Amino acid sequence: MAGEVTVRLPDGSARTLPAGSTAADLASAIGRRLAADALAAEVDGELVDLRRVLPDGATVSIVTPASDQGRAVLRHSTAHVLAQAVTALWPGAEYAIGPAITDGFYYDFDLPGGARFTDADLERIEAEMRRIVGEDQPFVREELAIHDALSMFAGQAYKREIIAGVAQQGEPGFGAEAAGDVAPGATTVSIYRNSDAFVDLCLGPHVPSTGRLGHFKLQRVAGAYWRGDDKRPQLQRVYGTAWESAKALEEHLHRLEEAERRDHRRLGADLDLFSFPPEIGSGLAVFHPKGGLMRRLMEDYSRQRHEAGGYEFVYSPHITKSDLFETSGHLDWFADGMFPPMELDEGQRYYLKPMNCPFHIMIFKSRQRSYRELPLRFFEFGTVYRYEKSGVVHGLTRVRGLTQDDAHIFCAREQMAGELESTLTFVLDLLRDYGLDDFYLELSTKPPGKAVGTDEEWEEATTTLRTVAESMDLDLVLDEGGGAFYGPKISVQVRDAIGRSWQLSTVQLDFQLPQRFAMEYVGADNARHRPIMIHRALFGTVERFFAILLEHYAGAMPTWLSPLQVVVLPVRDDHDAYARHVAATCAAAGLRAEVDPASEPLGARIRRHRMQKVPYVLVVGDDDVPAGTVGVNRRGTKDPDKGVFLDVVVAAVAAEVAAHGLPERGGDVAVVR
RNA sequence: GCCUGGGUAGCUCAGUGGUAGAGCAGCGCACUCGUAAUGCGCAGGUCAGGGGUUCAAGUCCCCUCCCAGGCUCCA
Repeated sequence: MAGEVTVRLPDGSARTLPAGSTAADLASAIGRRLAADALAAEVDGELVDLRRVLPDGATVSIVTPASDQGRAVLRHSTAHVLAQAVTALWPGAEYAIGPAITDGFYYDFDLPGGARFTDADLERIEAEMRRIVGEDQPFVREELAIHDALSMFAGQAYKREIIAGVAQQGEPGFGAEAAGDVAPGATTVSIYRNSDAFVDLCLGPHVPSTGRLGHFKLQRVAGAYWRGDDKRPQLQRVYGTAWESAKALEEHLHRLEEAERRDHRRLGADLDLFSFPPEIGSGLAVFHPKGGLMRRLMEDYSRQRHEAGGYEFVYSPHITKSDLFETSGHLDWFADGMFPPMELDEGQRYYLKPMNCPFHIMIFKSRQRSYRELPLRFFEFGTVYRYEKSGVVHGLTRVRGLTQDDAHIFCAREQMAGELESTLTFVLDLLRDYGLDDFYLELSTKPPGKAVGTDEEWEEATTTLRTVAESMDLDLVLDEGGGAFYGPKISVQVRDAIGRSWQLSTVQLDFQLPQRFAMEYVGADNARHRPIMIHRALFGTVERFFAILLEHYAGAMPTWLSPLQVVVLPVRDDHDAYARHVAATCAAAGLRAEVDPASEPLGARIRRHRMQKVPYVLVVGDDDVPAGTVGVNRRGTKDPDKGVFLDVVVAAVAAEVAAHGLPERGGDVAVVR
């Protein structure tokens, strides 16, 4: 009907407004609070400004701050304010792009005269931003013809490049779908103006005015290459975070602190677990006795499970002649990630191995194989070396020397789906035993231009993996083009105690290496067949898994993985003999226990062992010696449990260890700072 | 590799041109104590390494090494 438009709301209801009404009008019509809260709107799946006129029949929802979309809008608007502040403080600064990202935003700049931001500049910029927010400047959208836009951004090379890209092909993310009213091969672009001082090329949407912003904080500066390309100019990137309320901002900053407190590098030093002596080299860790013990416990349990799961244990050397990696294709595809070769007398080149697979293939090929043997599952904690670029090494999670809990399954094609399924089940079960239980799966497909093998092979492998992944009853996300050069993979992503996700296990399907190495087995038909190969690592790498567990538990490892499980504290010297008896009783039950004698006050000793996150601290004094009891301080509890019979405590702890129990996962967080 | 910020005692850090400091940890002695730091003392540093400026350098300049964050979120 002329003169009116009818729109549909998220709850299914419809509302009729005068023609020409905007999203803001709709919000007002729904309610005063919504009108005050509204930041933007979603019209037929497209995010738009509140000032957008609503078309008849549209499905509309109002975007408010405390939503993912709302936060994205206000972060992006805050990025604009950042750019406005920087251009005010550095006249002539060029600004490139400034998107919203997870938890925040950034903007990339090219400052006049090659100037660089310093940390101190962040404060000045932030002050200027707060001034702009205080002026409550409206964000005003305009459409410009391409040639007008090019002249408007005459001094802005990066903006001009973006506009030129739009003009050429209607860049993805621009043009038709995003601007809504612009056809593909667009001839116009949109800009946003706030005050006369600042205008930016932008799709929008934006908050109505800068006064709607304010709960933000600039965090750091960093270099970032234009378009992520290290052959192009490096820009100065400013990162910040922005939220819908002071409370949300504060909570986010607190989460960052919490993550820092859990940083495995810090815990590794505090708990004396491992270190990275610069004398050894970047990305090369040493494990100290306590860390070594934890690592051995992790590995031993894994070995036990693998043995029960039908894996056979193999060993292979750390270096090999180049031939092996020429055949495998690694030297063609992975040479950048490998340490340079060692040249021997006869001109023979030896490489440190970056992967274990070719060695396991050699074991397969050491004699003729029969179909009766398949599937063959070879397992090894294989230490490999990868030349990570100096800027990317990070604690134990990105290192240059690493140990994979690596196995290769060789099977007949018809066994493939079944093996994949049992492997995935095995993976998830094992990870749960370490206390991780929040998973999702990711399917990585053929990397364009960086893969070997035919499309048909990739198609078959990918379909098989997808089918198996879908049967797992977990969320599955697609990682287009993320596969290895020899095959697609499923990776298991795990969310830790503070909600971060980590890529752990990978299961890769491989038709290529069996072919390159001319692997075969004799089938029941007495003919030769090519086996399928499945690569899989559950921890990913032992070092990285160690770091993830450490952060997941904030250093308070479950008792079965704690290097020291029980410390016994005699109140006075004359309780020593009984304390030793208590420790010996624990040891006899298979627990790792120590006595810390009374050369220091009790309070000091309690404090030290609590900070070292020992699961059980037992105190014995005058009351305990005659009664055969102990005072039990369980990690994560505030008050001791006094006068508990020794055999009761020992039995309980031993049972907890046997069950891999998790009494209070990370529960002492609030107590120890 | 590149950008920004760092490197001072085992650890955390103070010290911006004029005699290298603190707390914790370590060692010694005393204290013998019932639930998150007992007291006193001692030792510990070519201020990352090298070069330069200066009467004088931890401090200013240059080079190298190492560490952290970022360079993957694309108007």
